[in-house]
Amino acid sequence: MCFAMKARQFFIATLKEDPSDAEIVSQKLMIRAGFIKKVAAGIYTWTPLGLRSLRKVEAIVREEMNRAGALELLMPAVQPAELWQESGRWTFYGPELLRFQDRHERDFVIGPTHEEVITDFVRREIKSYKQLPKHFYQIQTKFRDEIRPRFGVMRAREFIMKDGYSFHASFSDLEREYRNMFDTYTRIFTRLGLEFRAVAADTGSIGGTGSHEFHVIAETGEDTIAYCPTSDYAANVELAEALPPPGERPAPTAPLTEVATPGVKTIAELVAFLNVPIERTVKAVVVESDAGEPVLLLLRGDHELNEIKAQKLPGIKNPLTFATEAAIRTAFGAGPGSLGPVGFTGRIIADRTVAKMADFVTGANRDGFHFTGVNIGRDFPEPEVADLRNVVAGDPSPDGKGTLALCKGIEVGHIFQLRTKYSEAMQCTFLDETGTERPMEMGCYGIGVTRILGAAIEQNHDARGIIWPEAIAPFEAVVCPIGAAKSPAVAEAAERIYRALSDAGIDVILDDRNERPGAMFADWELIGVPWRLVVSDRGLNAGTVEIRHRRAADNMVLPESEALTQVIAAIRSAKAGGTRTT
RNA sequence: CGGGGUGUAGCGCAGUCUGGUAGCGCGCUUGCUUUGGGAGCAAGAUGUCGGGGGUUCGAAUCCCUCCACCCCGACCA
Repeated sequence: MCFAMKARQFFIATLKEDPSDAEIVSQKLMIRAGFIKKVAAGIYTWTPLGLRSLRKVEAIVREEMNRAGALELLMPAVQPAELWQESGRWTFYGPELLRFQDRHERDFVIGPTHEEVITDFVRREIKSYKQLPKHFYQIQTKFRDEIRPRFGVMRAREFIMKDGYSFHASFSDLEREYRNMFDTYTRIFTRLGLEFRAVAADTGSIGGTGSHEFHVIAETGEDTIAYCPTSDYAANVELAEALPPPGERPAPTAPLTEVATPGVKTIAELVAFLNVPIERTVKAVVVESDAGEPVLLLLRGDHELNEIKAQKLPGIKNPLTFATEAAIRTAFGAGPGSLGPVGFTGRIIADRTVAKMADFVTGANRDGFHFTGVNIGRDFPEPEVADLRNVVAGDPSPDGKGTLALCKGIEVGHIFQLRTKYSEAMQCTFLDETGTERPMEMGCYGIGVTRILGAAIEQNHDARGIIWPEAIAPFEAVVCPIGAAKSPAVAEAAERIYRALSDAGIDVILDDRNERPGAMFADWELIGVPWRLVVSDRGLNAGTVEIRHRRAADNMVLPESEALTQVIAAIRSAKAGGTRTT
């Protein structure tokens, strides 16, 4: 079960310098430590070292999925176009879907996901409510032809994913499995030793209703999460609701006044030029309606438009499309930078915050001019009101239990209630107790297996290299003999300690390369092995061995048997608890 | 796809402006010394200078063209 290895037999390929094309720390460290080698943009070889960590992630995911009652299968990477044409995604998916033809000029894709294949499988195999529910999953290589792959394994084109699909006779049973998966994912990421958070998420282009993302908390994350430190509310900012400010709109006190603002194009310039607080400014964004007409969106100057919220509004073109400058000039008589609601006769949608503002500053629809003292109802008609903006830190939590904070996260898991989107499109139906044919309720559940390794490093590293959580470290312990070539006693003791750890079920590597201590330590700190045991003549003369956890600042000097006991106990407890040891 | 940039030894880079027989550091090989934080000395090996075409007596260097890769943006279960 455990894996013991000697460094000379193994493959260690560390680099002293950062690769020139690596950008984020996990990418640099994975390449420098020799976990991955780039083959093409977004395409990597996993070295024996990297594969060991990858397999550990897979094993934990597999164990927990099996424990949760899901059934592993393996679907093909190559899929016929017919299935994608049937679901409608052949035309919907775009160039991210890698398509090719075989020698008979038949169309195929390399699967970026497997809803079509699994739905086809289930509709052929399952006909009765008696065969439901079923949850199938696989751990498999996917390909998405990203426009711009970057950040190493974080946004690769080829990557490994656990994707699971559940099929149910009723929505309530889908909800039960969804909760089951929520708990399973929580167990998986806990066992992996990661600091993570489950957040409510947008369901995106895949549709469906309920959806949660699991994010590893890290500064370099590409997603922003809004959470409430005093309750369990957490949501992707794409989704997080901005509540209306309390109270009524103040009555107008200032007259509508046009002021010259030559050269002012942005809110920042406006604030500086007029010396008004940014909270009294309103910015105007023009988007297209379904019919292509301009629609004016109003946001407080310091707020950001949430495009997901905006494009969900009835009558607004989805995906959200910003009006061209030419269309804006025709409709407003001015260019972006001088736009406002006064005098505009088209549809106006104000953010909830704007709806509670009075005496504010906006563009005058005349180049180089703004209005001050603008008031809703008096200077332009009452607009539609909607939640249009991204929440900011300090906003009230939508659950009413405190205020929101923001952090960055890396999405490593996603669970969806698909409902009947695919089962209806592909006639995946069953006969219920009354003999009625009905589409199956579906859920889908993904985990980015390769991305987890990058995320783990983003969260756990220092200036010297990676600090793996015990559960996914390629080796849990390394034995470093100093001067073994010259000292039979050191060589013998190192071998004995190595055997003892191996016998105790520890994944251990013995560094028999006869490197100098500095080079040896630097390599294993870069690679991120949690425990190091140093055997030297100096220690042997005193009857001791040095042990040191990768996070620790200092060595512990202990008699050999005690050192072994401590390391073994610490590793077992770290893996059992899924938590860090120090 | 738009904008910017880079391709020279396994890795990181200089040389290109101003054309003249290709260099540095790390790594690698051999030998000796060294052995508690990426050793020292000595001797070596390794290049279609991204590809193709052109200009020239002569091209890593100038011109044309293609390709790959990287960054910003848009895109994105």
